Amino acid sequence: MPQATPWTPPLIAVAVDLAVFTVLDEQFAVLLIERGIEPDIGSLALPGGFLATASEDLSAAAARELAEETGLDAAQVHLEQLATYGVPDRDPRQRVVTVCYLALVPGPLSPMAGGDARNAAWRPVDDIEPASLAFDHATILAEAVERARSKLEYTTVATSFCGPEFTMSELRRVYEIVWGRRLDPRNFQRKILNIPGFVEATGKQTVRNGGRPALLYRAGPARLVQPPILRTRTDDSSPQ
Amino acid sequence: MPQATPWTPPLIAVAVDLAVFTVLDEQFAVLLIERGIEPDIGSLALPGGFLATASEDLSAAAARELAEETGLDAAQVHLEQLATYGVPDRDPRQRVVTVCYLALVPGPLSPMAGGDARNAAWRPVDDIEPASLAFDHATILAEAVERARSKLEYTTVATSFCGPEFTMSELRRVYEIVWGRRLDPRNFQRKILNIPGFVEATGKQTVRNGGRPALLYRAGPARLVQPPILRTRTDDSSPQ
DNA sequence: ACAAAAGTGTTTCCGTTACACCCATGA
DNA sequence: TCATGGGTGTAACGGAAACACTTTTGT
Repeated sequence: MPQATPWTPPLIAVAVDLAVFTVLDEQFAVLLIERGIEPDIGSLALPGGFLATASEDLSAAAARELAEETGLDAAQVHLEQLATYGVPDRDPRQRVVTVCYLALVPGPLSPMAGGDARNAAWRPVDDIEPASLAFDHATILAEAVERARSKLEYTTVATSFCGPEFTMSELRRVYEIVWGRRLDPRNFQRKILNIPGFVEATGKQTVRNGGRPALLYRAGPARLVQPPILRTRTDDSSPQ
Repeated sequence: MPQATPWTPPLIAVAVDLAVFTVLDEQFAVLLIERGIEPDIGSLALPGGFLATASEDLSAAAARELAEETGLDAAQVHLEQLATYGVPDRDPRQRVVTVCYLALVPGPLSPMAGGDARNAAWRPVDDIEPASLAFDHATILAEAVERARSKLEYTTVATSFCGPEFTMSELRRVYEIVWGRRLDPRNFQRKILNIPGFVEATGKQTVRNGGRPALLYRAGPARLVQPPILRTRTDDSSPQ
């Protein structure tokens, strides 16, 4: 809180960074840009930027950056604040405090539809060398990945990775790919359907080659899952 | 990320606010100050302040504020970042972005030992009128309370509310008071002791009036609890 | 001896897992 | 009719809840 003296608080550049995740091509991927300017030129980095004006809201800045990078409206995706990073020398040029946001976007819909889609690309999170990331973005990314994984346990955000309509298999693949664990299709289906409001039946079903058609669902109104869907750590085997 | 143009990012005042909780007098309480200056003079507010210098780290600022208010060293308490609040008009004087921290401090140890202990006081969280709080602190407090309650489920932070040595009853009272639910003493004890590293026996026991002496424990090295200790919602009854 | 608080053992219950089985479509 | 993927039913397992019972102190 301020003081009655002529002392004034230090003024600092505030940035917003994004950890945008998707499930693309059977992999859990994050959107990274290749830096074209110093410092850390050539390194990979999370997309982001400074507040556009002194009166821009933090969440508005995050939504703006998301739209610039992916072309997606914030209403279509899950966007939540992750954490704030402000170690004094994290940017060598000046003191920067960055508020990081976590975004989960649907898979095939958003390769790079945005306008300002410069050198951004999806990278599988398991293939990223921590040392190849600029600033403290390796730390941020690690925390974002863990946040996303744990959010699948106790919320319904997994539907954010799917399109507006999806099958149980598609939803289950999201869990399997993000967690890197195989799940029993039959138990998974029962568990999801027993959680009120997780999904709603559309009445429609898929038309596909081979196999019985699957019922199509859309995301329901529920946001929290209780009890959580635990990644029990006992059931292993490769996810693919 | 910055641009190569002469454009410079807006500079903003960055503050750190604290939600300091304790279990005092059989109640879950938070440290609030009564504002002595405008705006919102006379309202209650979370303790906090601007960064002292342009190079002060965020967590260092939080630890400094905590020491000023309670006299406690950050090493003795649980201190973690909660969230950042930056709605443009949350402070009518100027644009302020506040990084909020959650602190959990032991009960009888810290009434107001700090030096700069002006008009700060512990208030039971259930007795606080949201409208009596300044700025957006009602929102912040609500999120901090929920964070503290859920942290008890999947971490060992409850020991932060106890002194260096404590009995099972004392630890259980922490859960009961924070959650507002009664817990079975016998099942609770077994559950805690079955979690490796949650507590360690000291070998000592209490000397008290009436009743069998209780074994004394200290906090163990474990930080995460898996599976979580769920507040099942089915077991009700008043906490006192 | 009795009250009070601490700690142990045991039964019951319920959600999860594992898995056998049936269904619907295309080739 | 067979392969493929979708969906249902059920027995077995395991952790948690409920609770009877024993232990150790003070008065």
